[in-house]
Amino acid sequence: MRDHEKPEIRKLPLFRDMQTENFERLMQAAYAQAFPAQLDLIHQGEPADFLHIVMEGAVELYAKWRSNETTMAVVRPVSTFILAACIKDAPYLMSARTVEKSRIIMIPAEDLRATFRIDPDFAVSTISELASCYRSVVRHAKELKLRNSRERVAAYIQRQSRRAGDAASFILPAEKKLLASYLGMTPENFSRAVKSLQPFGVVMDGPRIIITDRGALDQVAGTNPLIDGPDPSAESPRLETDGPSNIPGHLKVI
Amino acid sequence: MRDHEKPEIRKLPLFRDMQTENFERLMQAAYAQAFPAQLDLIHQGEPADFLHIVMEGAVELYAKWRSNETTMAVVRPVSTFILAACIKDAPYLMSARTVEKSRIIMIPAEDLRATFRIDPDFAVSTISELASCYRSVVRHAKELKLRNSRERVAAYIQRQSRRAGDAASFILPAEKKLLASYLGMTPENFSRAVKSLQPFGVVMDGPRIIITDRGALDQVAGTNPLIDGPDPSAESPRLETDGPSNIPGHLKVI
DNA sequence: CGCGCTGTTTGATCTGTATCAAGTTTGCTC
DNA sequence: GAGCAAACTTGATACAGATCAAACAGCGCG
Repeated sequence: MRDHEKPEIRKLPLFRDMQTENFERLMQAAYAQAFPAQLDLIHQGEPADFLHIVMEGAVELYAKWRSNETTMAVVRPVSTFILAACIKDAPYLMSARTVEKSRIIMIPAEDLRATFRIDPDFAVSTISELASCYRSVVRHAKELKLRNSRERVAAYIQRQSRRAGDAASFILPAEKKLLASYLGMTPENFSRAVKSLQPFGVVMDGPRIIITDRGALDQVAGTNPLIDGPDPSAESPRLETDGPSNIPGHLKVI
Repeated sequence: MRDHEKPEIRKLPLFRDMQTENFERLMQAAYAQAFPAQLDLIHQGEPADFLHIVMEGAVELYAKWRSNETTMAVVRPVSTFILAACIKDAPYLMSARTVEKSRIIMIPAEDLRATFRIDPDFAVSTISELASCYRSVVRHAKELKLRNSRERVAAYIQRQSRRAGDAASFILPAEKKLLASYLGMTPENFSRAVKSLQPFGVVMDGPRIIITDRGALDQVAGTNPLIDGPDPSAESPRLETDGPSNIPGHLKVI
């Protein structure tokens, strides 16, 4: 593990409050690895042996069933993923692959479970982390069930803009077909949905989104903090995934 | 609170392992209340002041957005709900109403948060509980994104049958329109979907489902424990909701 | 017991989204 | 910088599922 990495991990809400001694022991047991793009890291159904942390690059979490595949999240540095499977000592519910060249740190699930049993502060952090993750997925499920595809795209653009500090313009953080899959639609429909938002103040120029009329966008998106988050108490916006925890200022999930 | 209720709560995985002293203190702070059917208990967006436990009856968790409403879960005795919101001291993401006459016990969220800070065993139970809840919602989201409506119904019937001990016949645990909403479809389509499963060994007779050809049903449902659960480690099947934890043998969520 | 409400089923139609099929652009490799 | 593959866009068509409408069943209540 590189010198700068340990303090970066230590800053994550999940690891911030634990005993230094325990943190050091976890880091001792961990190991880092670099992966090329498009490499499978995890197959759903396998036993969860490691908590993963993305240090560089990006990782897609996806689920497969029969011939279908859907993106559940894209995790960016510095974030953990698949925390819940590690805790339950259960099979992964999702698969993971690198989107780009990535550096991943892996902490043995065994050590993780041992640690929150002896470190009450770490236990509390884990509780908080899991509760946040839970709420993120609930938001995702609500969105899928309550909004149509155009509304989902509008809300997504709004969230991204807010995350960029209410910027009127931002770059989409992943390939459009990935975003489309995450939002539960085909790439074709994603494209059409964005286009259909043009009368409502949204322009797309390649990978860039420009918001020319926030009021109109808000109208379509029907913004609701209960769906779109983030939780007021969270210090960084948090989205869908199995254990994202980010350093404020770092872009996180999709 | 009635005499028999405290031990029933104590048997829940969430409360089973904590210090007796702390459990007693929580119960002291709690209070019970009876509600008629169709009464709103919780509105999404309100601050989460209490962890709820259904002792009798049934509670629907649902989400609203604009004019749409969707059922997220039906919670049956003995189960907790909206744990995550309590932990984060954040607004409820879902609303709740009684489906039938119900008895509910409410534990102040404040006491809950204080307790897992001083009781490491309770903290561990809470972690386990939240991780299970998280995985349940992920399964729900996967199901919505990967399966079409007929497949969702087939998988649902399969789950219910398994929960009834692989029974060839069982009674649907809630109104069909409720199940339909939970499964992300209209009541009309739920009805049609079940009918379309007739060639695959599923017959519906009023509220009763009869499986005449399990092999054929398995074929359509494309059973996958990673979607359909339960986790092998869980002692009772667990489904979607914000904190269900059940006494084995009690029917739980939808 | 019959009335009326609510839930369920069935059929007809409509619509949002997927699929299929070209094009067009982008970006990477050599 | 040419050539190629992959991503993206656009249009045409197909289909799953929603909506609308109506008949029917079950159940609570007077």
